[in-house]
Amino acid sequence: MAKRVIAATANDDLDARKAMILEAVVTEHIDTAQPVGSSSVLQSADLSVSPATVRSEMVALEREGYLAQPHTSAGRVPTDKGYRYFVDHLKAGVLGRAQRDQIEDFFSRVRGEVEDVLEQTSTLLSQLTSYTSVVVTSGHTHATILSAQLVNLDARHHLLVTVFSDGTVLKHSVKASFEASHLDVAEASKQLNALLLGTTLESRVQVPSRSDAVATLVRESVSTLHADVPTTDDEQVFIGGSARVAEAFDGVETVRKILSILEQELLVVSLVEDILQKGLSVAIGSEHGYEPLSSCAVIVAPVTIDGEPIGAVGLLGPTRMKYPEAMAAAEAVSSHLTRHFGGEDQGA
Amino acid sequence: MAKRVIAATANDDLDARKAMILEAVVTEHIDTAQPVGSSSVLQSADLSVSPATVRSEMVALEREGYLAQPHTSAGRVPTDKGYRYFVDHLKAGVLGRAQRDQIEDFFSRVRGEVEDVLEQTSTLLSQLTSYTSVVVTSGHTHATILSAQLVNLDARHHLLVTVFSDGTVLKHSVKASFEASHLDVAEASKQLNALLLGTTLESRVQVPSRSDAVATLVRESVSTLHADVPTTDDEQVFIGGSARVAEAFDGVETVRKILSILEQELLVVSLVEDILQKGLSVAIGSEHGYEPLSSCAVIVAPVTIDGEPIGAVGLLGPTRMKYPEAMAAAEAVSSHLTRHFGGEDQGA
DNA sequence: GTTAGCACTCAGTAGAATTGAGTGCTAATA
DNA sequence: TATTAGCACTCAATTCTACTGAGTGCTAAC
Repeated sequence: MAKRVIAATANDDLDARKAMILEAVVTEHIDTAQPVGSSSVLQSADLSVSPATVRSEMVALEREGYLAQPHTSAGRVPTDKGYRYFVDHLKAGVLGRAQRDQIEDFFSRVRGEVEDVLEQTSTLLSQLTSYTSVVVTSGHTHATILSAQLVNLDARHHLLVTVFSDGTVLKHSVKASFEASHLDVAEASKQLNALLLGTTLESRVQVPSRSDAVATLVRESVSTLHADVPTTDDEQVFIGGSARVAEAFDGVETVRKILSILEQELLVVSLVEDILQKGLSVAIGSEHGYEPLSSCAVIVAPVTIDGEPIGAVGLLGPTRMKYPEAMAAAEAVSSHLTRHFGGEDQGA
Repeated sequence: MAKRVIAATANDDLDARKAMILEAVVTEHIDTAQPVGSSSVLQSADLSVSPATVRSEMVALEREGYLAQPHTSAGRVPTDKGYRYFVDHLKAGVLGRAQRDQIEDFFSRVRGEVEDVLEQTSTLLSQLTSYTSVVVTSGHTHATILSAQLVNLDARHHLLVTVFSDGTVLKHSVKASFEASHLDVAEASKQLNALLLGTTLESRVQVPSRSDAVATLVRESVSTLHADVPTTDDEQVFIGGSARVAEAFDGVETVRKILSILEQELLVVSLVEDILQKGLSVAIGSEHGYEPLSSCAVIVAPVTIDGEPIGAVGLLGPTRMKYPEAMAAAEAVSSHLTRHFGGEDQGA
C-alpha cells in the first residue's frame, strides 16, 4: 500500500526512457494512424531492452495519462496529453528544402492587394502541409483614416468610402433621412474627410450639431461608420484547402461538423485569437474550449507589424498531425508574411 | 427484322405509362437512394397493371437509356437522361409555406452592403435546400465610375480607390516609378476623377501624354486599373453550406474532389456561366463539361437588374437531388434578389 | 398486350471459425 | 531491484459459409 508514493501526476517530466518510448509511439502513430505495440516501438527507438520492459513502461505511461489503449489487446495510442508532451519537447523542426524553396518562391512572386496576398498565402500553406489552413487578420481598429469620401449613389443613398493607413478600404452605405443635393453631398464629403482624417475607428469625433442638410449627412455618415465597429471589427478570414478536411478526418459526420465550423468565420477568428491569447502555438484536442473540434489540433502563428499583432496564420488537422513539419511551415509562412508587410518594398 | 422499325432513340417523348413509371422510379430513388423495383413503382404510381407489365416497360426504358440496373437482380436507377426527362416534364414546383416565409422574412430583414447580402443569401439558400449553394456576381464591367481617388500611402505607394455606379468599390495599389509629393498626388487624384468619371472599366480613356510627375501618376494609375480587367473581371463567389457536400455525397474521395473544385472560384464562375449560356436551368451529370462533377447536378437561376444579368444563384447536389424543391427555391431566391437590387427601397 | 408462375441471380447479412497482433502476469535471471 | 523470457489470454479483424430475399427475365396461358 505504501508503494504508491512514487510519481503521481505532479511531475511533468518523464525519465529519458519513457520519453523515448512516448516519442516513438507518437511518431509511429502519426505515421500509420494505427495503435502502436511494444515491438514496433523497439524498431523505431533504439533502446536495448526487451518488449516486455517497454510494455511495463507503457503501462506506466498509460497510468500517467500519456497513452491510451483502444481495447485490451491493441497497442497504445497517444492521448492529447501525450501529444502535448511531444510538442513541448520538440526540437525546432526543420523544413524540407523543397518547401523552403516553395515559400521563398511564393513570396518573391506575390503582388497585388493585401487580400489577394493573404488568400494566396492560405492556399500556399495548405499545399505545403496538406492540412486546411486559415489566415485571419485582426480588425484594423488601430489604423488611422487617410481619406474619407461620401459618394452619391441616388437621391437618398450614399456610399461612405474610407481608406486606412494599413491600405484597407471600407465602404458603408449611408441611407440619408432626406433627399440631399449633389452640392450638399460634396460639401459633406469634404467635411467628413477633414473630420475623420487621422482618427481611428475607435476615436470619438466631434460632429457638427447644426441641423442643416450637410451637417445631418455628416452625422449620419459618422454614426454609420462607427456603428460597424463593435459587431464585425472587420476581421477577415481566408481558408485554404478545406477539401483537406475530407482527407484528414474519417467519418462523414466528423467531416461535416468541421466543415460547418469552418464556415462560421466569427468562430474561426475567435478560436485563433483565443489560442494566441493563451500564449499557445498549438492547441491539441480540447485545449481550446471548442468541443466540436476536440478531434483536431490547431497550430497558430502570429503575424505582426512593428511588433503589433495584425493577424495570424493557422493550420487545422487531426490531433495526429505532423506537428514538426506543420509548425515549421506555419512559422516560416508567418514570418515571411510579417516581413512582407513590414518591409513591403522589394517590388519592381 | 423489319420489326425494329418502331421507336428508336429519335422520339424524345414517352407514352403516358412509361412516363409514369419513370417518374415513379425517379422520385422513389431520390427519396431512398436505393434501386427501385417493379413493385415499389406500383405503390407510388397508381397504375392498374401487374408488376410483370411494369417490368417489361422498365426493360424498354432501360433500352432507351432512361434507366439503368446496378446489377442483374436489383431494381432500376435513373440515368442522367432519366433525370433530364423528369426535370423537363416537371410541373412548376411549389415551395413549402415554411420556406416561403423564411425567404420573405430574410429579404425583409437584410440590410447592409451588397457583399454581405449575397453572402447571407448564399447561406439562406443552402439552409432552405440542404444543398451547397453558390452565389456569383458577374463582373461589373458595365458599371460606370462615380468617383476615383488616389490616396497617398507612402512615398511611392498610392491607392487608387474607384467607386462604381453599382455600389462596388475597387482598390488598386499603384506603385509609382518615382517619389511624388503630396501635392502631386492630390492633383493627380483630381485629374483621375475628372478623367474616369462616367467611364467603365472597358472604356478607352485619353491619358495625358506630358511627362511631368502628375501626368505620370495619372498614367500609371489608369494602366493599373485597366490591367485588372481581363484577368479577374472581378466576379465574386459566395459559397454556402459547403459542409453539405459531406452529407450529400458518399465516398471520401468524391467529397474531397467536389470540395476542391468549389475552392477554385474561377472554375465555379465559369461553370455557372456556361450553364446559363446553354440556356439551362439545371445541368445533370455530365451535361456541363466538367467530368469531375459528373456525379452532381447543378441548378442555376440568373439574377438580373433591368433585364441585364448581373449574377446568378446556384445549387449543387447529387444527381439524385430534390429537383422540384431545389429549383423552386433557387428561382424564388433569385427573383427576390432581383427585386431586392432593383427596387432597393424598402429600408427605414 | 397482359399476366401468373417460376427458376434464377446476386448483394447483403449473419454466424462460426480462424488469425494474429498485442497484451498482462509470473517466475526466473543478472 | 530491474529486466526478461515465456505463456496464457483477449479481442478486433478477416475469412468462409450458408442463407435470405428482393428483384429479375422468361415462358406459357389468358
